[in-house]
Amino acid sequence: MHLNHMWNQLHTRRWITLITIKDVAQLAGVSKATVSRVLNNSGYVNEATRQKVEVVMKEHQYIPSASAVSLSRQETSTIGVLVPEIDNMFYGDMLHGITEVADQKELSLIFFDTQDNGEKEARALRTLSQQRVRGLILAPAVDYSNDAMASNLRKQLNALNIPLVIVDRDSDNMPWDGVFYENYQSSYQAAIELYKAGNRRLGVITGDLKLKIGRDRLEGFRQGVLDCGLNLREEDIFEGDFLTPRAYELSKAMFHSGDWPQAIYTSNNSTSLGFLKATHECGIEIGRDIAVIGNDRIAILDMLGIPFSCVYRDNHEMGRVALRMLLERIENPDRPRNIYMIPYSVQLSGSERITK
Amino acid sequence: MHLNHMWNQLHTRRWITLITIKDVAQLAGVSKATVSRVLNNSGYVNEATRQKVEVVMKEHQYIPSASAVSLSRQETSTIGVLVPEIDNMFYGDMLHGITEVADQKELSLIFFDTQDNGEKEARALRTLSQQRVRGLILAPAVDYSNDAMASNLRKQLNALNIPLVIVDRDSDNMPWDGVFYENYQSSYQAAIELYKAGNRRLGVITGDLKLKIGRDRLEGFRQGVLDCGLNLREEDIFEGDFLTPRAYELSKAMFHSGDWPQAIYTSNNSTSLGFLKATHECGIEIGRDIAVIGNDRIAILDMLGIPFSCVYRDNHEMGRVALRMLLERIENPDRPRNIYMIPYSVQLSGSERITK
DNA sequence: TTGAAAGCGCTAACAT
DNA sequence: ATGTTAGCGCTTTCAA
Repeated sequence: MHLNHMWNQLHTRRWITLITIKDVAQLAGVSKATVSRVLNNSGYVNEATRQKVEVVMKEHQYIPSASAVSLSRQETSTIGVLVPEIDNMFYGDMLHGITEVADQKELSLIFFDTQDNGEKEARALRTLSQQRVRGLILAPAVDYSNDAMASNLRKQLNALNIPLVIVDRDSDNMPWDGVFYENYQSSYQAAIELYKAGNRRLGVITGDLKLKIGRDRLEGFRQGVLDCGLNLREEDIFEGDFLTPRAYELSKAMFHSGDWPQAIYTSNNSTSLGFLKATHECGIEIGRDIAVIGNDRIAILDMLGIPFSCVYRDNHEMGRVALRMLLERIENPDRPRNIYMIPYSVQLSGSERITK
Repeated sequence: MHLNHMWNQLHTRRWITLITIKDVAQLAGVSKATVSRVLNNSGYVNEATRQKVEVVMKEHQYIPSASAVSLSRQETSTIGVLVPEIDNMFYGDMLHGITEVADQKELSLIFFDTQDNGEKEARALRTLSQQRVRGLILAPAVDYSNDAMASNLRKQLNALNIPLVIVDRDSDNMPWDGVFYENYQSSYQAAIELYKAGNRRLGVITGDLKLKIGRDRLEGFRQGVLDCGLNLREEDIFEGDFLTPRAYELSKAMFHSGDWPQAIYTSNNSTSLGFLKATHECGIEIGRDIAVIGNDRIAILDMLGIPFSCVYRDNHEMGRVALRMLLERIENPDRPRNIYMIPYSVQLSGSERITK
């Protein structure tokens, strides 16, 4: 039997024959059940026996097979994580937060980058389902904003019937737990801060308004402006898409037009970058020619000592909360839907003020 | 039997009873073997039978269990990935590259963030071994530079006996495949570029010299300087650690001293940031008071239109190459050790030049 | 072209 | 305190 193993190994060159529970049992002169008991610290086992078994395990470097355990126990200890683009800092931070609690709970993560693509997302979900993950953390792909896609996704998630928490991108009609950011409130606050800094004509470069997150940020800001007793002119609303190139074009056009708001709210980090690039290129000086407050912190600007005011959230925390929430859902599948709103912080560093 | 399943589900509230191959077989009126055949497109199966089975699978949303398949086939289709800190852009980019080819090869990734901590790394490796991953991509934790740690790691990796490729951080006495960056050559080139730009007194903020990667970059630069007929003064070598705070302190001290090189080579992106922050804070103007060329591209500076010259590598490519190399190793375990050096590129944008 | 049966490595009653 | 046994869901000979 063992020889047979060895032969296979040599023959297929694929198999590093690891020692199995059966081998350990034989070597220690006990039954598999006993080995299993010491392995899992379950049931009764004589101290002497335990020692014996443990010695054998150490000596032969016994490493139990996760597949076998899962199959037998009918449950894995892995969590699936899907993000749209891991090379975006935001998701890197979030993933970091997730790994922190995964590590402490001894969970493994199966990771997918959906590349903002609904089909890859669907495939990934299928795979995750085969893996029988215990739960799922999903930052939906962007075409989630498309109705048909959203409905497909909803169907698929329903069919999967796996404990799930959605992060970052909210949407209507999604019955699952979620961790989102205070988009409306933070944007509202951005308006207030700009007002308090003395600005009276406020404008905004929006995100993708097909996304709820984009609409929320616009509406929060708009309401903030209104509540300051000002009004947000239509021509001071620049409709962007959360991406740098468009924000850059919009800003450039704005500066070329020769007429622009005293202060601008940029809807996310990419938008802020596009805006900053344009100011740079057009010789516009922040604090003199225009004020700005962004959504999302851009750590690198802090590092460089470039003042940039913002409303922002703790991305690590978002990841941590998501996984904790998922674990609670797994513990208690019947509790009602749970939504956690990550609070926002405000960081003022001068760019929200104009001195002319 | 099925009823029994249902009962368990309700009772434990844990089990979403998925349909198994046995159920499919019964429903389709064939044997498990036949279902397996259509599932894997293996062996002979009558077209009519295939249809029948496929219909049942669709209708009942049959999803095979990966654990069962792995256990039976004695092999998984997952790859382990370990990085020291995923919220560092570099590793985010690399992971993205890895996911690209994983996706096209239908491989799943189990992901670990070792937090630059040798113990977490060791634990992760153990887990990965339980998961019986097909192979491993490892960007070693930094305390890898410590001899004892390195030796432990080497032992553990040896014991694991899993196909492996090391990325980013090279070290001596590691017999595994690796994907590294042309540290020496790129640093050499940095010196040349600074010379060509007219600078004659060159300096460097080094990385962690306990790391091979740190020493290589220093030595490459030093040789470049020598080959330009200049010499690198000891006082123009500032010993950093690849992290922003120290680079910042060193730069500040340098500027406060009132005497500094015409041009500086910063050994990685974090170092560059610390340096830039200091120039900013000390009122030093790049191009007038000092020139700089960095190792690593800082995408955000490009976006902002801030000129910053650098030698750099394609991080996505690093990830792609790593996984491809791993797959080759898995195919052919006996081929000799394979090392791939990611080439460097040069991007000049003016900061390497001084106009005084 | 299909089915029966053994086995993958482990767990969990149930016996003893 | 320990062993026996029957699975877990799938693959893969071997027969038919």
